[in-house]
Amino acid sequence: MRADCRLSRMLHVLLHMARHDEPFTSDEIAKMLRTNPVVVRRTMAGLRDAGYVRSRKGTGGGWTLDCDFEKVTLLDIHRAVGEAQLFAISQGERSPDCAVEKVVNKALADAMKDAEQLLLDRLGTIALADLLEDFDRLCTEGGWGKTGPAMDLHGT
Amino acid sequence: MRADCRLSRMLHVLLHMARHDEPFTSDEIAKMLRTNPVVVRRTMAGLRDAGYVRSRKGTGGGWTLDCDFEKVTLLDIHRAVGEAQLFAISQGERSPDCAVEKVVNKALADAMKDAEQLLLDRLGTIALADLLEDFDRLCTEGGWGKTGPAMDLHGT
DNA sequence: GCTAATTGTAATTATTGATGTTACATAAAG
DNA sequence: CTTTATGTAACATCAATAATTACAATTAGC
Repeated sequence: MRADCRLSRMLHVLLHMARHDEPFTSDEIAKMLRTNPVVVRRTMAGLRDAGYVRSRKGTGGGWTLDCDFEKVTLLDIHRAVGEAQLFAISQGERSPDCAVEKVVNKALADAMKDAEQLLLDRLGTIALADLLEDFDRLCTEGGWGKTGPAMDLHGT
Repeated sequence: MRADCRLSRMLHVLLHMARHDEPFTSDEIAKMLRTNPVVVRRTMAGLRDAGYVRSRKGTGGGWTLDCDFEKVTLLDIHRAVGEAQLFAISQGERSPDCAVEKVVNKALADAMKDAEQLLLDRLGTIALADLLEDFDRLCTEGGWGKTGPAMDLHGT
């Protein structure tokens, strides 16, 4: 399959929304993400169902935030967009008859399970507020350290 | 893309080869893996290029092992079959103009890098000989613990 | 109420990379 | 020279996301 960029895209949108008081329309968000407004609605529907954003139809409508950035983690967003399959490699058949396959499956499954757990744990420790803090620092100080000049806040 | 099962399949084949003195033809291997002999040749070409197996044409030909099972790890095989992309989720654009995207990319890339490293390290610590040992134990003792009866050695 | 602005969603097509298949060339055995 | 194999190019299939098209349903404002 193509690489899944829903998590990445949604984080992008959420951070922009946090620094923008008016609702964003799906068209505006689509331009930010260089995609299509229907893709935006489809993906953000997950966030809405999870209660992280609201949408309103009609003139002046669009998408607004409805969550506490300190409480919502990247893992929450990952789950809200559909909890995509993380790995691109397969563990083989689910119920192998072959003893060799059982051994191989177990070794791969064990290794992948640990890596997956690490990644999910990691996503679970990063709150949206942490990213926002990084963003603000990047804009005011010009880098995570002192690497460069301040950059365009809403370039994309 | 579809899930990549090359590593899993090659481990399957290698273990079978280790308990079989004659060369295996691509057709025989294809039946084991329930796939096509061309797929087998294509995938095993990587193992041959890496020096883990040899192939011989003509009558009585086929594939034979040519490596030390104590020395070759799952990571080696992973690399030999093309070092497939491990994750199905994307980190966003490679050179984003947008500061938000930079922050998001960095957070995701860091988390994924650690998980990937863990998985690769893990694969690097498991030698083919370890799997073979598991296999032999599973066949003689009937399980990793004492779970069940011995099972068919070459069922698939 | 009418119109324009928006989201909601179904249906269809595009994309991407592995997998599967067909066809044929090449080499080795006997 | 025939048979058995691998080697490989070319093309079709598959699966999951992304992109697009089309249209229905709300909402604001006149």
